[in-house]
Amino acid sequence: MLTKEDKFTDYLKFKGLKFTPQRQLILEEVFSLHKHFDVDQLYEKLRKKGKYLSQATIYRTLPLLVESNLIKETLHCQGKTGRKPLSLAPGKVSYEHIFGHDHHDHMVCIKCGKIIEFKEEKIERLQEEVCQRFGFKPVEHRLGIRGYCQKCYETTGEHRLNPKSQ
Amino acid sequence: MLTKEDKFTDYLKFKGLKFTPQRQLILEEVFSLHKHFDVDQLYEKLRKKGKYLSQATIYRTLPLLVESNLIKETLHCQGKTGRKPLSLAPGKVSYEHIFGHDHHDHMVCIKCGKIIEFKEEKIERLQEEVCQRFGFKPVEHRLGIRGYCQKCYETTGEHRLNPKSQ
DNA sequence: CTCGATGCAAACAGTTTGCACGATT
DNA sequence: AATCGTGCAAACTGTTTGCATCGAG
Repeated sequence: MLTKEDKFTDYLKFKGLKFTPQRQLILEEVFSLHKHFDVDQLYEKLRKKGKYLSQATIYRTLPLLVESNLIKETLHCQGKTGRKPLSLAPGKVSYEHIFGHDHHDHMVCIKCGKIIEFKEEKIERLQEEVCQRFGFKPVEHRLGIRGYCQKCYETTGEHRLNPKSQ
Repeated sequence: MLTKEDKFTDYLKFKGLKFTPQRQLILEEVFSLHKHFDVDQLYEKLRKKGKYLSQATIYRTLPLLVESNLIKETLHCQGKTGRKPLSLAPGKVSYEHIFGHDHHDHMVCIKCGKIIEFKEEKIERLQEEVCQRFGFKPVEHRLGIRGYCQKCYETTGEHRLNPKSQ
């Protein structure tokens, strides 16, 4: 089994790019971070360790990690200050690493932000089936369910203001 | 059955807000636009009709339409210039109207941008089931499948560079 | 008459880019 | 030696906000 370093250097070699100390640092830091992170968290974490990379370098490196299939962008970004809870508007991109992790889908609590990861084989299979029906070749998929986790549902009346659409 | 105007004015009344000419214009324009649109397209379309609303007004109105359950934000935004096709990074928020439309999920072609809408009852039901298992109360969900439509799959070798993740 | 709404312009946040210098292959 | 990478700062883009004015209820 290839290590993440192998996967990364292989990709870089394939593209004729260089494996620099900065890229190595970013690679390692990404995998020492919680699963979901954004550029700023990565930058700060490195700074606190005394590693001063420029944000530009991080912005330029993350896409390489995505293309190496080591990380991917996620959807359930926080939203800027003042954004309504129902908004998906990111304002910033966030990432999660996938190397060594299984694919899964997400439930996100509108109230507290809690993320529940789950995987339902039957859903996965049905997706393949539907794609075939349309002659579509899937590369990846994302399923996100937004709603209220048990605790928030029980402790607030907020959901009454968000009637289930459709 | 309530018209979209009714739904909107009801919501505004409920919140103690006003139904202004600008808001009426935006409401109508939104529903005369293709299903998926962004702030800029809406702004331009209005301008071409000789209606000069400020962008600020549009930015302030669309969230009201979302809260009225007349429109919702979509995921498959275009991405800024230069963004890699696999990136989900929006850069801008886009919307689709939902009033009078059934819920559906999306397949988006990485190559040509084609959007296929579909609905698979079995997937919907399984989602409800999974939520129940976690004590989660869903408000809405989004399923997006990214890949290649039949035509693009056949006419390019690009997919070989995007090995299916996991 | 009273708030909320509008338009404008300035402010913002995240991201991208040009350029001169430095480092990897 | 030839590229490619880096850091910095400036540029950009989409979105938000403060403020004076306007207008719906």
